[in-house]
Amino acid sequence: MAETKQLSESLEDYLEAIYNLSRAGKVARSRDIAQILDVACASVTGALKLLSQRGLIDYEPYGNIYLTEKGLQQAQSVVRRHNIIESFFVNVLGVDKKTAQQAACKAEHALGPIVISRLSSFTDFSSYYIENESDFISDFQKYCRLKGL
Amino acid sequence: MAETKQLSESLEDYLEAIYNLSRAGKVARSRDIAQILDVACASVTGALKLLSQRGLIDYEPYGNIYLTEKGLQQAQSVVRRHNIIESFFVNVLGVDKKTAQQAACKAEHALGPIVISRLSSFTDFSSYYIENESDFISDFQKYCRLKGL
DNA sequence: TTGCAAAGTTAGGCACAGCTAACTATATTA
DNA sequence: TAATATAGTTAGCTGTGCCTAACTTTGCAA
Repeated sequence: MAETKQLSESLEDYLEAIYNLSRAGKVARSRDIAQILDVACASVTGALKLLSQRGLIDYEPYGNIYLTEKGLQQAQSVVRRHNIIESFFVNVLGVDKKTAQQAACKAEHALGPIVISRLSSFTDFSSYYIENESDFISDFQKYCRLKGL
Repeated sequence: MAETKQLSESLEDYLEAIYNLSRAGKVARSRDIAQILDVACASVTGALKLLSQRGLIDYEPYGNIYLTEKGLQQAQSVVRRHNIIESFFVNVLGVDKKTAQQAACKAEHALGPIVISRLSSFTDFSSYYIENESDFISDFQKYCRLKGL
């Protein structure tokens, strides 16, 4: 039941979707997950079985879907990575929210702990630096405009 | 022959490996590609057939492997993305070369043109800014040390 | 020049992740 | 409460990308 193997990108996406639905107050349902991930319902069922086998969700056919403690932790880890990346894209690079969101969905599977931790620090540092030293991000935005980006 | 479909991550990796071997002066050989990508030779053969079908390499069984003009362009596009990402990780975030290299290999498939272009600009801007205004990257490195990163 | 080791290929298999079509369970509402 | 629409599942197929084992080709050395 409690297989502790690295999750595939795909299964991380399912876990993330379930987490986000739960957070939104809703009970996660196959239909909603399918819609979020843009896949067929049948594909969701397959993924739910795998997540259940790994002990990350509680799931019976036709029943409600709940994250287990272990599933919650893994989901939070994915979401944390996602947020760090998205925040960097938006707040430092000045990328629009939607593009940043999409890019973060992909990149969250690609970046390991060292890079994630640095990225997080860099975004934090930026706000700190701007308040206390110099507004290099405004300067960067000006630089982008100058280059027509 | 000249199928113009998006390359999979895997095929982009093979193309990149062939490009890097060619640049290193060597003729790309299956064995070397297998070693770089950490896969079996049989897997390389399969990939070479696909790249050949798409008109990206010139390839006959047991023969030498050469990038076509089209293949060269696609390879350069991948390598360019890779370099932008790696350079940002090393020069801005201060991540060690090896970790940066590995992370860039993954991220190069995940980041689209908008983010890549901003990232490139940000790294350029950083060097410019440091020379002319303020050394915020040194300050960032200090900040990391302070936080024990 | 032949004969063996290394390189490369082929065949066949597996896991993953998606799909459609057909079926079953659940929920709504007339 | 019975009929029906919606949600969810199952079965079976596809494509990708890897593997091993067995084979072929190539190139080098005796």
